Amino acid sequence: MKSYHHGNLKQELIDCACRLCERDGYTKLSIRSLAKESGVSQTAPYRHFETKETLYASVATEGFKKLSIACHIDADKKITKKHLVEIGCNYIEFGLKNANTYDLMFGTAVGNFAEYPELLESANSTYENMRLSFSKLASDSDEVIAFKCITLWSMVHGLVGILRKVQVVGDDFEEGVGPIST
Amino acid sequence: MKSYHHGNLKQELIDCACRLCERDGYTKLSIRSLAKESGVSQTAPYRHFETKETLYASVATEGFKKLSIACHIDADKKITKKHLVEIGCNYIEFGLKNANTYDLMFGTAVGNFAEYPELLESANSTYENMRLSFSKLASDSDEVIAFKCITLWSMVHGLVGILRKVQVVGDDFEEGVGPIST
DNA sequence: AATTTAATGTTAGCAGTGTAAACATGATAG
DNA sequence: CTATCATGTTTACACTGCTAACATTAAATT
Repeated sequence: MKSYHHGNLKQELIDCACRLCERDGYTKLSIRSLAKESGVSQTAPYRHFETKETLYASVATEGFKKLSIACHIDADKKITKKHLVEIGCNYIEFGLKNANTYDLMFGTAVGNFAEYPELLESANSTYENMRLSFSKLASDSDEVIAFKCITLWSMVHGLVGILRKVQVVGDDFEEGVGPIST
Repeated sequence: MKSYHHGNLKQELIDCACRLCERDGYTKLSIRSLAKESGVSQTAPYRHFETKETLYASVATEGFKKLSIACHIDADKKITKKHLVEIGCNYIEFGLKNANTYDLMFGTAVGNFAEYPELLESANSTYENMRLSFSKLASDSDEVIAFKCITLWSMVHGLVGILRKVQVVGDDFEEGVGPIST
């Protein structure tokens, strides 16, 4: 016998949304179908998400958390160049294997991150992690490190975008050929 | 007195869609509003666009054409490193000033470019132009040139994505500081 | 412990959407 | 001149985001 109150609806909706977003792309996601999937009335989600964009923001937040984990390097160990390359590869792998979520994270679905503090936090923390790993290798000034970090981030972020769209490099990436070879 | 047949509906729809896509983002675009804006019945666009994604593809195609133009360097003149930087800057400028269109071009709105020959053509031609400009500067093998080109493209493409989302580099880019300084 | 209040759920309904089907009009090919 | 075909319209359906009014239960206050 089901109780009137679900108990953990918000999290279940987010989990479900993450799954569906990744499977079909965020444009195919509807609040109604989400509600149905969670066995709850059409408009129940509105008690937890003011608007659809708020839901998107939650999914994107989860995405950044996962990306952070994928790119995490144990803070204790000494970091080598090889580690950096590993981070880059993990980043690219994440982007390619979670293309739809990645699109939600970096596209225009969520207009302004600042309107969603958790999202802003998780996105910034992703960058901060990368910067931190980087700073352990290089002995440059903070400013230079930031620039190098942004440069690398742009590289991998760019690669994700390009690799998804245009078949210019074939499968060579997998084998580690070219500028990003290990 | 208006004639029954519009005469040039398809192009007008595309132009209008480009405008609205860039202004409000492609998610806000509706076929109906587009039809209304062109003073034509709700379903008239379906005579020219099988589905909404087909319309998206047309807008994206226009986007790539514009991007190509923005990144074009006169083929006759000799190309220097400075020209390359200029191309890169123009690319980034295009991406930032046409964020919504850019998102449509590189996001998941159009699932598979191969289903839309014109789109595929214009996207590939954009890359081909960049590669050509690049090949005039470097004296590497075709393979190496392709890789260098992809690397640069990833850089600028990545920067566009990053700069739009996270305020990590402030406005320094404008002043030409850092790795992409002129 | 009883009662008020706030959180969370439901139902009904509006305006807008993508898209299909049947029909109307007019340009063009025979 | 007529038949055909491209292009436009009307109508209709199932779906969407979202709001408002109401129901139920958990939590807070007395």
